[in-house]
Amino acid sequence: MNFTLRELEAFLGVARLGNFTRAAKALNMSQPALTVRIRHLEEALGVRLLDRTTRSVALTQIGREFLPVVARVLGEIDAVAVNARDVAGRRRGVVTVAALPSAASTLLPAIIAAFKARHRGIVVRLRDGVAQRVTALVKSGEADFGIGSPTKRDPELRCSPLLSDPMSAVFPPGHPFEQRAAVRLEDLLTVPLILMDSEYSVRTLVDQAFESIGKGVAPAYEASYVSTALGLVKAGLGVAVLAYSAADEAATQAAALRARVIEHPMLVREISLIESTRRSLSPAAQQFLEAVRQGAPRRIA
Amino acid sequence: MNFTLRELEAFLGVARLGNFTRAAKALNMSQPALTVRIRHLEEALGVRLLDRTTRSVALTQIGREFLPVVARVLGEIDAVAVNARDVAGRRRGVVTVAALPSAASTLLPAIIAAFKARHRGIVVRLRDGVAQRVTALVKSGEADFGIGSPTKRDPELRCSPLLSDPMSAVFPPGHPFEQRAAVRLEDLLTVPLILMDSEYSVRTLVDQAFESIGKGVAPAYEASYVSTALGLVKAGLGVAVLAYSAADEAATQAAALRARVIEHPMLVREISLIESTRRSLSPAAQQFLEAVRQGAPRRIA
DNA sequence: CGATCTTACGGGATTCGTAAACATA
DNA sequence: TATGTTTACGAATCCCGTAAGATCG
Repeated sequence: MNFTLRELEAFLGVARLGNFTRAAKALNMSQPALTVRIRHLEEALGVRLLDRTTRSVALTQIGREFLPVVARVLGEIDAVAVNARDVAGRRRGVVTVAALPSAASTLLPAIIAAFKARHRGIVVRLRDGVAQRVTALVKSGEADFGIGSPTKRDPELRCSPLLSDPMSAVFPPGHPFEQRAAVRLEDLLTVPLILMDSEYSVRTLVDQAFESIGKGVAPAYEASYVSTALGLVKAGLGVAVLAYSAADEAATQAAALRARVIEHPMLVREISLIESTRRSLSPAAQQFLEAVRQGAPRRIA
Repeated sequence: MNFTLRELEAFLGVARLGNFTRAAKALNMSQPALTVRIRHLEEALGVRLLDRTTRSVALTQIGREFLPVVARVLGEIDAVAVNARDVAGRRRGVVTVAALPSAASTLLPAIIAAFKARHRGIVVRLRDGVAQRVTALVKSGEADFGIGSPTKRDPELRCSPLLSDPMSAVFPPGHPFEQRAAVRLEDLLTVPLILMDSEYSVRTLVDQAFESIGKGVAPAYEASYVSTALGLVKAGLGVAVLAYSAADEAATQAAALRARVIEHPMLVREISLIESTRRSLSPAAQQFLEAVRQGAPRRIA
């Protein structure tokens, strides 16, 4: 295959315009250069494609056979190129993002909605999972990037801080905590505690915080689902400690509950953007990642 | 579309072999040159197609989309090139030849049969017609070349002598002409003549020959079909003057008639190969034309 | 340290455009 | 003679291969 796409284009041009001179103009080149180009194609193929006379140019029998094939192939290649430009120009693409359930349910919906409105051709797919699953999805390539817990020194992953998600205390209306702007860790020792079970990474933060002040954790209840914890709070059985974004406004308001941030340096969940160091981001993914960076507040609540 | 087929091939090679070094070997080029080639393709498309690490090369999401398209397009182009080489190598093709009925019925069948045996991939199509129609078919391009009467100075046609087809006298067995090896023009004045009508170009030859010796033509019968003329001869109504190849052996033998060549310089029908000066011959047509040249005797009878 | 990709650079091939020659109606 | 193609040739560009550099496991 010793010929070029430009030569095929030249053949197509001459065949369609029926004339070297006009085709040369259409191809933005001099007419002698076009002659040479066509000749090279004919030599490469070993067949004469055009019959030249001074008055007109006609396709040979073989040229007639090739014309539709060449036209179709060039059309396909052009479609590929246009496609590529769309992808490069972020007019088209698919982005798959893996996110923690809290981010997936509270932070991302608004960002995705705004992004889709601005980028009609880009499809955003969302996969949620706990921290470990997020990193796995990014490493395997199933997700373009992730929103999860920063990992320490995995060479395959590059983490950058996205936001800080503080723990919050959730309680029913009329509870004494409602008078305060914020709750301190020590305050939690005075009330029955409703905590998530140890499957949740946030539970680890709570345990470690209590440990740092020399107190053991004695939850009145352990919940496996946020909705359960909120139900217990609503029944007046205690105060729940949840990531703020997990006990987001919608949930607390729907359950007619109140939430206050717990002010303690260890009771903050750091959430990171997680990218693969092995793969590069598609233009669409770059664009969406930037939208996430812009759309996420530094700190929730 | 500012990239080349070689670049697409390079992408395909790297994608399939998963490695620049191996792909470079497969493509018969140095590895740095391959790097540059791929980079140029990526820049032309505006998208990154491959993710390089020191240990391996992986397709990006876009690269995965493009791979099957590129593979298919290159396959089609390769098929085009192979096709062209087949045509150039005369392994495939279609030849259409226009011929006078006499040539079509006597000379060509054997030539075509031998040619098709040697060139299985080449299809020979035959169109017959009177001299004027043969030239028209060649001029219009419906036939690749023709076998007919030479035309004087039609700039669109180039004629080259193929064979000489003498006039012959056809008579029933036992006729006095049977004793002779040949018949002279003057002998024809002594018998009732059966001639073809003036639609036939051979009739012109007969008329002109008689005119040259100062005699008018007085046919006893005029026929519009050769079979009619032969029927008249068989009935003993006269001597027919026909082109030898028109009154070929098969016809005369089937009708149990005898034929003798008429020896006269004007009573020879020249049959030419007729090519267009406007179009070039396809390789298959060249091959078949050569077969006709080789297969035709200089002179019939 | 070894395998692999990228950058740098000089030399050679390709290809272009201008100008002139050639062909045909 | 007018229109259109081919040939000739100097110049610019492109592209390759070698050698050296950089990166990662």
